[in-house]
Amino acid sequence: MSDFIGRYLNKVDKKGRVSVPAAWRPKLISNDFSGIITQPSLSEQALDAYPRDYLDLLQNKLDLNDPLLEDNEYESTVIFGGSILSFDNEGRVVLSETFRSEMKIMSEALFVGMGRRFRIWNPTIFGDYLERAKLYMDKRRKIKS
Amino acid sequence: MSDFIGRYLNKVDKKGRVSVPAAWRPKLISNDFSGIITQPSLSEQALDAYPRDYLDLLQNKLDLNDPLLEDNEYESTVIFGGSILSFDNEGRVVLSETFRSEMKIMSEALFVGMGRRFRIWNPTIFGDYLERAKLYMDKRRKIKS
DNA sequence: TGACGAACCATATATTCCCATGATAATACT
DNA sequence: AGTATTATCATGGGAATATATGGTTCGTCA
Repeated sequence: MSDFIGRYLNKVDKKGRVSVPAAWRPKLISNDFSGIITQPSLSEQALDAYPRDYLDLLQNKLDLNDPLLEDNEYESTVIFGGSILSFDNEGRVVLSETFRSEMKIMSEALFVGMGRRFRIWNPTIFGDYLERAKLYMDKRRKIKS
Repeated sequence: MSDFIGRYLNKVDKKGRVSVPAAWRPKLISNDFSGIITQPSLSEQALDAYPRDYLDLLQNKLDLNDPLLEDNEYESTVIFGGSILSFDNEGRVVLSETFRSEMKIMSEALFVGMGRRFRIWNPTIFGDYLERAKLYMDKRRKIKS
């Protein structure tokens, strides 16, 4: 059901390699592809990441919005700036120089589960985001009650 | 209905391991996962904990919304970006160093039932909380009458 | 041939598994 | 009822395993 849960802080080596949390790997491995799809988040300074399957979900949503969006190619979604990162034998992916500088991910990368997908953050930037998220949740909780 | 009732004071060993009360374990065991989901409480210096099933409930709710919606991001992050602790063969979980220092949970952990979920406290901090709660209830009772 | 990425290998560390103990509670038996 | 036996739990420690991480080699292609 919810595949990506939890938070994992891993190191990025000088080649840009970083281990994807072992607990998540099985959900990212299939016959035709083992790895992740990433693209810069639309709203935050972080990398959105998900399994290939998730693209189907997105595609369906997009189709509902605009039935004329005919080209049901995975690539059409990925084209928005995403990349396909495949695992090496140890379950790592390499984050491109572009991604790393854009997301300020230097020596450490924080993997944060979001249920059906996850994000990769600079740990400090995530800290700020979490503060905001908590405030939001707390405010909403109080309004509801 | 009310799965988690009562209070249990257990020891935390030097590896950070602590027994989850045996009476609660059956409610935390399912086919695909045995353990608990935890996250720092939004309001108290304690760990909120609940069964994995609870997440599925939330996921269903989230799925009704647009995955690209910003509200969803905050929620997903707070809910799924906590941590996932699985039982060892003896029914223990390990509390990370981060959690323990943040919640001041050193040698002892107090499990407090809250119905559908429970909390893990430093016993002393819980004592204070209980005092405050009692005062609050008492004051409210007097105002009403 | 040199730059680059991919595959391969090595290893410290963290995590999980497994077994042992003592304590307490539940049960059985005479 | 009183005592012996068994079962359940919390707890501790060590061994075995998995994982994260860093480095080296190999191949490919410009």
